[in-house]
Formats: sequence, C-alpha cells, structure tokens
Amino acid sequence: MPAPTLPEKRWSIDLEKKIQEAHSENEQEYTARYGFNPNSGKEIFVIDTPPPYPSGTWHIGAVAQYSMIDVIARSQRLLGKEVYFPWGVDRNGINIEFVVEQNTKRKMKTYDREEFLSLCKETIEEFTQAMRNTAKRVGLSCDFSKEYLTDSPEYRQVTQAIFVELFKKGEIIEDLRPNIYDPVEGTTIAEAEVERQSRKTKLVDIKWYTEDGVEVIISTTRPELICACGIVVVHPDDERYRNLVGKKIILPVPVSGRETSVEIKTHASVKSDFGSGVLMVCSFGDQNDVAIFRDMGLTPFRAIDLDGCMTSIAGPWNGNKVIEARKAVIDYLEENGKIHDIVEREQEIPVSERGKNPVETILLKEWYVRQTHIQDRMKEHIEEIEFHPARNKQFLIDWMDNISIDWPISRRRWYHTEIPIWYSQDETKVIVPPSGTYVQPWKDSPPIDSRVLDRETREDMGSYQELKQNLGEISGEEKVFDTWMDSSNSNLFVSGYLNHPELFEKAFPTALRPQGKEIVRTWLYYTLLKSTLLLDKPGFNHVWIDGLGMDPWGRKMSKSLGNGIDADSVLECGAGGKTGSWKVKGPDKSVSLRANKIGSECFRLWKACDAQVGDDFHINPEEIEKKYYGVLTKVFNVARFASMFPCPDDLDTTPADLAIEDKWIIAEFQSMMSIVEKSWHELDIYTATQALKSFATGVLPSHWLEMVKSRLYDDDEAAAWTIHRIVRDFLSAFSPICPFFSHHISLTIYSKSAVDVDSFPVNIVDELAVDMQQGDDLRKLTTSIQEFNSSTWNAKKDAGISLNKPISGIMIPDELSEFTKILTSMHSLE
RNA sequence: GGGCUUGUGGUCUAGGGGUUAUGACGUCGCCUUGACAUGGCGAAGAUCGAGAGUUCAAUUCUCUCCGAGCCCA
Repeated sequence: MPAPTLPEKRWSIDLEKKIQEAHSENEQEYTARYGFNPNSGKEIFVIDTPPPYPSGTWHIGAVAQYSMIDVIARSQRLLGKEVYFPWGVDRNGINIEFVVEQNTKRKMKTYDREEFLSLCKETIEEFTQAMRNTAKRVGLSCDFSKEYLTDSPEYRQVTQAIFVELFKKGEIIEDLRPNIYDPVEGTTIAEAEVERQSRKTKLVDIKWYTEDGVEVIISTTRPELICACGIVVVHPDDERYRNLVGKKIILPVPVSGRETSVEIKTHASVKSDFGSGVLMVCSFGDQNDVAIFRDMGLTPFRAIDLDGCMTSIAGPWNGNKVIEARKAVIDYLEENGKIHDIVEREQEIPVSERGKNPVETILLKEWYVRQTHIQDRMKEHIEEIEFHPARNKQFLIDWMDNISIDWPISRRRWYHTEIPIWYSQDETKVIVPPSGTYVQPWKDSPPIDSRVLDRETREDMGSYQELKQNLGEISGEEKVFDTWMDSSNSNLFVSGYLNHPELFEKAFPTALRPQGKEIVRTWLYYTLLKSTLLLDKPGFNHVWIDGLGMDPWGRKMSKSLGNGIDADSVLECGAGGKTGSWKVKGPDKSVSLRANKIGSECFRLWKACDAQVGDDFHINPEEIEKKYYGVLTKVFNVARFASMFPCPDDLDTTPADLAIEDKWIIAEFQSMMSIVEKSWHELDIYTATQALKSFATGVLPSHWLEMVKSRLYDDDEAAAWTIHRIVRDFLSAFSPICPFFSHHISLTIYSKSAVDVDSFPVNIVDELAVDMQQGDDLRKLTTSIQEFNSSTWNAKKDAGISLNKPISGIMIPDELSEFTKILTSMHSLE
C-alpha cells in the first residue's frame, strides 16, 4: 500500500492546538493573512463585531455565536472580499463598578473618583486577557492588532464628538423626567437593578369628596403622595363609578403651588377588585403611574427631592422624609375624619438590589436623545437592510412601534464615558469640546479650542478662549453616558467615522452587524437610531441575528440553576489526553455529561450544522462529540486516502481522459459547490455546511471512492486527478467552518493552505466544457447508482457472500450502461 | 401582567395546503471488504405540543389553550 503524505493517522485535539499555535505564532504572518488592508482594491466588507463585555467567564453560547461570525468573515474572504473583522472589547459600565465594590466591600461613592476608576481599569484588564485567549482558541480570525477598547480615549472621544454633533443639531435635549432613584445611595439606577421585596405596609382607605359633595373611597399605600396626584381613574367598565367620570374631586390634604382638585377619568389598567376600585395616580408611586401619566399627557409633579424629602408642593410636610411624611399625613387624615379604614397587608415593593432601599420614581433633569420624531424615517432605512433570518426583523419593528419616550442617556455613575459639557455660572450657556479630544469635565477644564453655545437655542456664540472671561465660574458635568451610548457607535468607529474619512466613504453603511437577538432593542436599535440622526442612512447592509445558547434541555444557562457549561472546558476537551466531564443540573436531577474530544473545529462544525441562524440552540458536549467528531474523522480519512496517491502536478487543467464515473462525481461535486458558494454569499452557514457535510460523508466516499479504488491502486491518473482536485477544492470551501483542520491538510498535501484561497474554486464542469445540461443528466444517475450499489450489497449479504467476493446474476440497469465496466469491477460481478 | 418568537421519531434537525415527512445522533441487526471499527452496510422508530375552525384536503393557514425562550412592565 502506498504511504500517505498526510502522516497523522487521525485528527486530534493536540494536533489542532499545535496547528493553532503555529498559526498565530508569527504576528506578521497572521496580520498578512487576516489583517485589514483598506487599500487592497478588493470589495470592502466590514463586520461590526459585537465587542464582548468581560465579566470573568465568557458564556459558551456567546462563544458559539462568535465562531459563526468568524465563519462569515472567513467565507467572505474566500469570496474575494477585503474583510475587516475587528476585535473590540466593551469595558464601560456598571457591572465592573459592582465587581470592584464587591471585591473591596466599599461603595463607589466612598472612593475618590480617580482612585475608583483606576481600580475598575485594573480589574477589567484581567478579565479582558482571559477573553482574548478564548477568542483565539475558538479560532476567531480577527485583526487583533487593531484591538479597540470602549473605555480608551480613542473610543470615548468618538462618543463625545457624536454627542456634541447631535447636541448642536438639537437632537439631544435636557428634560425633567421620571427616573428610578435610590435616595440612600444617591443615584439613579437601572430597571435591571431593582428587585421586589415583600414588606408589611398600611393600605389606607381615604374618604375623598367630589366638588359636588359625593364621597369616594380611595385606597392607597402612599398617602404622602396625594400632593402629587394628577388624576383619579376608574375602570371604563365599572358600573359603580360611571356617574363620577368627568367630575372633579378634591384632594383630601392641603397642598401648595398646584390645583387642589383633579379630574376623574377612566383607564383600562385599573383593577376594579383592588380596594374600592378607584385609583389615585401620582407622579410617581409606581411604574403604572408613570405609564398613566404618559398616556394621559399629564404634567408630572416633583414631590420628592434627591435626598428623599418631600418638596414644597407637600405644603405642611415640605422637607419631611418620605416615611415621616407618610405617618404625618395619616395622622392629619385621622384627625379630620377622612380615614375610612386602615389594613396592614403584605406588599411587594421595589427596592434597590444593592442597599435594599425602597426606590422612588422621581423627576430629575437628565439628558435625552430625541427618538420619537424619527421613527418613520428609521423604518424607511430599515427597509433597505437585509435581515438574517428575515423573521427576526420583527423584533426590531415591534420594539419601534412601542417607543413612546425619548432615550435617557445620562447616568450618575463613574466608569463610563463622561458627558462632555461645562455650564456657565448663570447656567444659560454651555461649553463643548472640539471633535477629537477626550475630556473629563468632572476634573478637567475645557480645552482651549472648545466652543460656547447657548444652552437653549444651541446657537454658537464663539470660542471658549474669547468668551472665557464672560462665563463666570464654570462647572463641569459630573454625569456619564449610558453604556449603549458608546456601544451604539461601534459600527461608525470600525468603519472609520471621524478617524479615517476616506475609508468611511467606502465602508459605510457597514457591511454586517452580527448579534444576539436579546439585544435587538438596545444595541441594534440604538445603532440604527444614531445612523439616522447623524447621517440619515441605514447603518448596515446586512443584520444577522442569532439565537441564544441554552442548556441541554432548552433552558437558559444561569449560575443559580447550576446548568452552565464553561466554554474553555469544551474547547480544551481532549487536549493532552484529558477528557471532559460536566455536572449539569437538569430539570429533575443532576446529570453527568462526558466527552473524549471536542476542540474548536468540532465545536464550530456543530454550531454551523446543528441550528439555523436565529434559532435558540441546545448545548450538550456529549452530542457535539457524537454527531460531529465522526464527520471530521471521515473527511480526514478521505484526504488521507487521497494523499496515498501522487498528486498530479497540474490540478488546474482538466485532463481529457476522465472516466464517466469521474465526470459523474464532478457533476455532483459541482452542484454541491454551487450551493455552497451561493450560501456563502447569502450568509447562510447552515445550508453551506449541510451541503459540504453530506457530500463528504455520503456519495463521495461510499459510492465514488468505492468504485475507483482499483483504478487508483493501478495508478490511474484521471482518478488521481479527480480525487485530488475534489479534496483540494472541498477544503477551500470547508475552511471557513473548520479553518485549522482545512489548513493543516491542504498545506500538507497541496503545499498551499485552504485559508489563503481568496476566490471561490472555479467550476470544473465549465472547465470540462460539459454543459450544464450534461451535468444535470449525470446527476440524475446518482439515485440509480446508490440504489444499484445498495441492492448489490444487500444481495451479497442475503447470499452470505463477503462484499469483496464475486457474485453472479446481477443485472446492471440500462440507464447505467455507461458504468458497466466500473460497476462490474467494483462488485466483482460475474 | 404585556408584546414577540418558538414547539416535527428517544435526542437534535430539514421542509412546508395534497409527498412513502428530510437528514444526523442514539437504538437494534449484520460485516474485520486493499484509507477509515474514532469504520462499513442495513432495519426499526413520528397520529409533525393539545383542542377547535377555514378547506375537497392541514403537520403546514386562523383562533384558543399548554410548554419553552426573549424583551418590556
């Protein structure tokens, strides 16, 4: 038997790691291969890679998604495009602040701001390094030499410049609006940081009177907020109160600086069976109150200040803490005979996750990006974007239909991009920095070439340098941006906005936004909003929205469920002979999962093959190995078999003396390859991978290879040419999915790596000058060939004859008459 | 609580108004055949989540319910 030029007997994880390390050892070589060269003259394809947020462990589902983004990057390179696959890390945000607070057991606000920021930076840098390693281990072909960090001055200055630009255009405004606020910690907090706690509270039934003297009982747990009551509502179907609707009702407590009565109206959100069925709506007792205020177009009252005290509208209770005011108001009502009943009851109240302090919804002056006025225009832009899968576009459209308020972008936190603005002493003018500078107004003075604008009209009043003397003592903004304000610039940043105008010209709209479906309403929406506001263009050509990685039973992976699977353990499974085992809590009991070898190539193949884009996918290492490791083995062995026979010097010129079976398999191969090429163009990983897999594990080895074995052993050059040409081109088409696997085999047998191929393999049928019709005719025989082979194998089996022994009495069907010779020798027909 | 998405053999999956409903893994049976037992060949296994409606015809369309997921309250 001839010796194979592919020496390894089988694919292994150690081999994979060896190849992978060699692959990125030489930085120059790596960059030449995967770096972005905007001047190559090729079509530019910029991928707006989601910058991952480092938090210690990287979710295996996210790693799987990134590996598919890499498949897209590599397949676009294979199609001849100049791909920019950037590597960014999102490092702004409250999460890292919490980690530092937890590690040091100290609240952020007890630190010096500068000291706290440097602690955050140190901590996030450790997490970032782990993430880079995993990214490389799963084979991402990012241009790591151009890594960007969203907390770097280079990135933050872009966020700030965009803020200034939108501010000047009037698309960013200041307003007094409801925010969730923790009065003890003294900060606004996000919805995500609110939890519910059960506490005993007094439900007070208060007698109210309409202006014409009708008594109405209203239940509330927040009597101190009567001063902020804007409306009283009942359910539209509630017969009991029909006659009250439209009347005015008098507030039962004294107030100052506002009307002393409110109107009674209907609202569908009222629960008729709660208390008396009449609801007073205050700004702002809870989220429902906020919603009703918004629905009814009411102007909110500011009842509670930043220290958690009542404001002047509370009349006699002005300045009281909320809890004190509640007691005092109940006392007052009791003294005046306006209490009908008081019952103690358990109630869920919103508290802050950190301090367990009851939170208030209060009015604060915050910065907003205007968005309600631009929805129609955005939708026009979205029509121009191709979504993968198309149905996931609905997530975005539905969300947009629900947008009713502007986007609040200011936060009272620290490890974020600062809002780049200073205020004049009289607060009527603002100072904004020039584009290209990163500023920290809480500690810095404005750069000398900053501009002075009117705070209301946005009119440019001149340079800071000239007007400096007239501004009085200026103060820098202390608030920072919501992190989505940074993240939603990622496509602009990687496409060269502000920094590389000539690239931006060619690269925008950004070719592709790949992301998970859970952040359609945030990352995708805000990014598209920015491109509409700033450039009046769609942000992308393609948006690719993947599903989420779930546990083996289809549930979300979480620490509390104990059903998480660590990404590194799957990628390292099988390395150094170490097998993997995972204890995962199932719905009923804990289950032990075991696998011998997986690695990055098998993991990628699994994700590419097992789920359509957009569907949630179940992650079970046992299944990944069982279903897909064998495919790698099979492809490896086909290649190894091919490598036993000398490769013709010229694989690119089709020999004239191909046998009919060679032409047949080439027709099959070509049909598969054109599906793959089309799929790569359409970013359809699933279809491409399925086509490659079924060809390489099915018709090629089982039927064609079995037929031509004897010709190969007899040094038939046409058969050798055919197998080598197919294996070589197959590896090129397969390399986006399993790059190291394809790289190693192709480099060993053909001295040229499949990952360096930068145009899709040419059509051999065209080369053969076989027209398409003839190719189709040949492929029509595939079923007959498979059926004939099967029936012959079965006949031998039934007769108890070994497969390599002769058999008689088998008739070759008419349509396969051209194959008579090869089929006769294949099955030793007599 | 609301909106959206989703539910196909034991498991994962393709498809989609009329088909013997696709493929893979697993299971079972057979086979050491000149690359591959980490293999080859073959077989069994599904009233397409439940109920109702539209239709000559529904797994596919509509509605309700149940389960799962995402986001927002």
